[in-house]
Amino acid sequence: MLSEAARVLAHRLERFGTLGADDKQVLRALVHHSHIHRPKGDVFREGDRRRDLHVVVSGLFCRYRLLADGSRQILAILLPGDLCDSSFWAEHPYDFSVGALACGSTATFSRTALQDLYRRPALARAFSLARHVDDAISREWLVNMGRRGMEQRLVRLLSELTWRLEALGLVLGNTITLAMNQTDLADALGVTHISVCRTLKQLEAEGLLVPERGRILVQDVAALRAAAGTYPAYLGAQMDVAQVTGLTEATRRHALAVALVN
Amino acid sequence: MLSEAARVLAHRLERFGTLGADDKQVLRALVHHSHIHRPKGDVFREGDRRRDLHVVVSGLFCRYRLLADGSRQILAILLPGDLCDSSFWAEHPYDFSVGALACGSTATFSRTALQDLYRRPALARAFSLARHVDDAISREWLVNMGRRGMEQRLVRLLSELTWRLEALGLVLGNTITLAMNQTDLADALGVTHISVCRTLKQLEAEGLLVPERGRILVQDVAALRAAAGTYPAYLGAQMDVAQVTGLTEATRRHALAVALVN
DNA sequence: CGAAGTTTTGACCAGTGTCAAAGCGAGTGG
DNA sequence: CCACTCGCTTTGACACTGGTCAAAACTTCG
Repeated sequence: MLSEAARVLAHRLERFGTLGADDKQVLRALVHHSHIHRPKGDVFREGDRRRDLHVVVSGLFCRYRLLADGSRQILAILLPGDLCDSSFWAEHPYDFSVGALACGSTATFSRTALQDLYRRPALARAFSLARHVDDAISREWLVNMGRRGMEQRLVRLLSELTWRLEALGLVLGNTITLAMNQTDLADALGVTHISVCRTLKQLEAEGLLVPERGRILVQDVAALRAAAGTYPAYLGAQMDVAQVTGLTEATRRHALAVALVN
Repeated sequence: MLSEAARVLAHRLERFGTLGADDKQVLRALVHHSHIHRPKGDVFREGDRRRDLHVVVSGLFCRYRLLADGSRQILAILLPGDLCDSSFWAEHPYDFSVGALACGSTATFSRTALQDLYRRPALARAFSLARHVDDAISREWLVNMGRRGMEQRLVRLLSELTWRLEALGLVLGNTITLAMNQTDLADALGVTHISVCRTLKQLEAEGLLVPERGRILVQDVAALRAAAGTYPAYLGAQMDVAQVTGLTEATRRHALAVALVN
């Protein structure tokens, strides 16, 4: 399990530059624990002290903030290999929470040990670039929420996820199942679940997807992406689809089973 | 001028940990050029190749994206000391533009040289923490756009700016002038300038501010902050108001004149 | 004085939010 | 195996925020 975590993280980082065998070895040595999370379970909460670094190993997680009135804003969707928090050096308590959207597992790495890793150029660079992609996605979300109507917002979010999942090797052919319910989508898009429902129906009528209980079926990924318009260049390096290998077949199947079909 | 740039950057970074005299010396050695920008002038544009690293020295800038339909979404407001782009290692073209909202100046630092700086722990840590604050602000914006109504959005944005300006020593007493016009505010908040106008009038009626041509007068900063509700803990380390010194008096007056009154 | 950019107003409209209730599926305990 | 419960989805009526369009009022600057 622990080596699995190191492998997922290493695979993710290798998107951004080759790591030496020693780099990977170091990562492997830093894994502490592994945790299983059920939907709605939290990895950590806003206000918690920053301790170890959490990495998503399998499943679907999100960064989110809860407001005084009880509403929730999802700040980012996290897929296997993503860091729950990319601020290595921050000492302050978290200003957001991370929770599971679907069943999944995370692993912890020693934060202080990882800070030392900054002496290793390849790792420092890889972590920094991973963070860069994170930032770019966040910028895209900001644009989405600020300037696009419901349909485009939804389509673009889903399209983004298909690209990111494909980069992980989790898209088989032209079809995909996303294990998100309408409430989660709503909280990610800054709208109500009612609105998501209406728009989903509309997209279903357009033949772009099929909403099901707790998930979205996309039978024609290419069509969905086309509806989103532009190619998501903001995913930058991540989209080096050539590099898609890297997860073992077992890992892939596990991820598919746990994260998506769930 | 160039040493001015290094000083502003160093001052900003020192918020996040002490820099050695040698660290500062290194920064000073890396400044390339200085540029003056008029309102609406761009520092760089989406699609441009990433070359040197730009730092805001004085004035008010913003990161933004232009959409196909001509609308603009402002992604971040940049104040003196802020990096136009915090992705040191990214090689890809920019996925956003940076432009001036008010007259101001920027300086460029050698990107490759700065990358080498990562060997210096104090600098690496400081840059990383500066980025962390950047990210936290961006999260706050996401929450704002997703979950808050017009009045709160506007109040919180303005309140955030007062805090950030105070950390730079640019708030004299309890009064402040923000050199942003209604269109810029609208593009930052993801609404129309009409809506901003209406809300501004409302806030004026509540005695929180006075809209003027091209700027917002806040006579009672404390009241505005109170209206925003919570203390902006998300600004984290930046809000160490004790450390507010650091800019020379001349620099401060310059910044006040150029950035704010403009 | 004229031109350009910004702010202001008003009328009207559309998209979302709100509220309430019903429908459906999956899982649970009897 | 069935009845029940819980959580998620769907629908409809209605309210309301904020968007759209058009035009006028200012300011500033040349």
